[in-house]
Amino acid sequence: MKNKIVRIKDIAEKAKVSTGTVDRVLHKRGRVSKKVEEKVLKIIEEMDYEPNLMARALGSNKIYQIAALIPDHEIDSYWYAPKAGIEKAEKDLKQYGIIVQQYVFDPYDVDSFISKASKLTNDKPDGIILSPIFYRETLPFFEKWKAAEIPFVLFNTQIAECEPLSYIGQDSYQSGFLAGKLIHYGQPDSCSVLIAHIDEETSNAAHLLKKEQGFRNYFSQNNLDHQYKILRVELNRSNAAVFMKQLGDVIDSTPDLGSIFVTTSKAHEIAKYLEQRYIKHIKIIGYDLLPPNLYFLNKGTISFLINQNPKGQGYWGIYQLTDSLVFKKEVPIIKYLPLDIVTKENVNYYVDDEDVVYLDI
Amino acid sequence: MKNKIVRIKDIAEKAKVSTGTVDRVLHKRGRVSKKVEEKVLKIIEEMDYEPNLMARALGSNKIYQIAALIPDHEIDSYWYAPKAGIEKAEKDLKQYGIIVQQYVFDPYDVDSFISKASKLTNDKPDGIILSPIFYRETLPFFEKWKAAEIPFVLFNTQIAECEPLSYIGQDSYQSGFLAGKLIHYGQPDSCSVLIAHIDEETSNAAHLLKKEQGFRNYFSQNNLDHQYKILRVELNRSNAAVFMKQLGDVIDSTPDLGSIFVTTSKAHEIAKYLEQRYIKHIKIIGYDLLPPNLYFLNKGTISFLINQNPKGQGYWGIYQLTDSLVFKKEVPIIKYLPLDIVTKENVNYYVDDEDVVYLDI
DNA sequence: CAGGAAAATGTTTACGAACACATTAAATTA
DNA sequence: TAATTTAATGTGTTCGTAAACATTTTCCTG
Repeated sequence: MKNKIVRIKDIAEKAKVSTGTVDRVLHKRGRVSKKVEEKVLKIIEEMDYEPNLMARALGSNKIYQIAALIPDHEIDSYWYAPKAGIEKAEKDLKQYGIIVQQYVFDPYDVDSFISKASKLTNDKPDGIILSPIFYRETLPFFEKWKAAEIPFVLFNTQIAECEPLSYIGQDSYQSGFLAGKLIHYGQPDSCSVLIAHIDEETSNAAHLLKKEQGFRNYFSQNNLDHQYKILRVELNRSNAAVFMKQLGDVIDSTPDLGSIFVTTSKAHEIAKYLEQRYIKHIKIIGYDLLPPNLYFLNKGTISFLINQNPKGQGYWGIYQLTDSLVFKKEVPIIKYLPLDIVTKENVNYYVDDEDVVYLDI
Repeated sequence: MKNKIVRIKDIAEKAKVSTGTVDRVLHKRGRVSKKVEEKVLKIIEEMDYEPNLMARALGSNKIYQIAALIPDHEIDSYWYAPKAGIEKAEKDLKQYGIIVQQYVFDPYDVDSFISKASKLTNDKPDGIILSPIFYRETLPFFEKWKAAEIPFVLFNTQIAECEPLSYIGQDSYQSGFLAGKLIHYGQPDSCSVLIAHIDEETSNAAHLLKKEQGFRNYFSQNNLDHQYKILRVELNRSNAAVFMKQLGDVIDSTPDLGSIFVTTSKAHEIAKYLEQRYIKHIKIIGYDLLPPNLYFLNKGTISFLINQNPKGQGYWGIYQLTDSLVFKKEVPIIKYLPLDIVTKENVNYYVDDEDVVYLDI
């Protein structure tokens, strides 16, 4: 009945040792005889001891330096949200002794990445969060961090074989699959569908290919291949004229084009183009709640946006590191955030008001 | 540069008073001269003091009894999820001295509600969470609780004028509006659409009417009234034969029926019926991720479910009470949870595995 | 088997805030 | 103005844990 909270002191008394010994057992600091250790562990088990996290954090009055290696949001605004999430988490977790140092690199410049990663490594943080958008160049750093026993979490881009503390992000394949469903649902009659990769080299961005694969598989798994013709195009805005021409060519040569699935956060570019040409019957599905995307979502030019919750990714990354560093909790190796379907009618609940709180259950 | 954490002690030193005085100022306990109080407040402001919540909770080693007045989930399984959320929150927040006492009543029996609410009131908890499904009968209790200065939060059902600490739930109107969009998007051609209220008296359930209103307004605001004919029906499963007959009558007399919008969590009943009759062309949109709904969602019989996140509602309720009681934080008076659009392809991220995460923005 | 290192275990203080209690200063009364 | 009340302020202990520090026990070596 009496659900009394068990303290280290209680365990110590029951085991007839001092609290110091219990502490050593709990933290595997050694210097405890096997017999005593076993006895204490048994009693810990029996009494169902749960450490008081507040007292723990308060007592071990430590400051944890977390390094965030993130792309410059002034170069690609997509990265604003993760940064905001990281900063929100830092604010929330400051009281637990968490300090985040940001290392910002140019997402289009490998050398910038290497330089910042080296600097970070030199500074020997207690934990690292990063989006490893340069696969090859990141690998040697993983080794260094592992040697130095610095835990790191990945977000946005997954590299399974590097054994991170945790990966936080989305299931790209499944998000493509979901996009397939949304297009199919809104387009019951047969038509052509275009997959558009914008502004990224698919050869170097595995997640885009996964999205494409998921998308295609939706149609094949549902035996819709005869009904929908799936086209694909890679576009790059670096040359505006070429961009317009390529896009125009596809659209003009595909009179039955019903929908466009944009695999990157650049759906607004397609929307802008279609509006300029007064094309209204083509539906667009894209990713990410960036302001220009929201603009066209609210006008109805974009039907749906799949939310990758980039702010949540940043927030969660720091949060997981904190759980691990401060509270010594086990954290899930992989943490998929939901694939939120966002449309004009529910977008309010997903866009960022300052008062965001993240809860984990 | 040095982002040092400011403690009460630091303030005391700077103000040349003792920590006790600062404490009195912080908690408005009186017994401080005006001059000193002003000085201290000014310094608190200047130094941007933020209390250490852990030390606070640890120091004021208090136990907070929270009472949860909730419908019996064995009578209506919808209430299982909020209960689970409440219990999850209790587990998470136990370390902050939170204990939840559940008062379970029969959702179809007003007397049961009154009896449990009275018992609860007698027990003088430190905070209350409830879903006020009986409007009239709850009002006098609100008065009592207010007189006793016991904060209470509402979830699921909103009663604005009772001045709760917080309301947690969904925007019913907007969810109906969203349902309209989903049906419109999946049904580009003109057809009839049925609104089905199942198992609840709409006269007594304002939120169902709000859903209906939102749904209807979607079509009228988008000038679709000429394109879609909107029907409505109230069904009750208490008599299975009548239920079947009424539903059958509507369907048979509406050959162009394209979609059904179920305003309650009973979409699975419609799905079951349509399957029995081998009707495949009618799309269903409903609410809530109950197992029977999920079954038909995965089969494709139900197209979309709008997730009210009932578990999150319970969790958040306790969480907000904790924020208020333990941490003396301000909590938002209204907290709308997102209108999650759930379909077969993303349902995994919303159903409850033990490790579900609630993210709030 | 003395002497000392190493291992095992015990004790104390600190963390930051809350609160009970103690003390001092100011105001009131006799 | 001394005595007493009351307001104002200061001090010390507590919460549960971590970690530095202190002590005791065990083991090994010469």
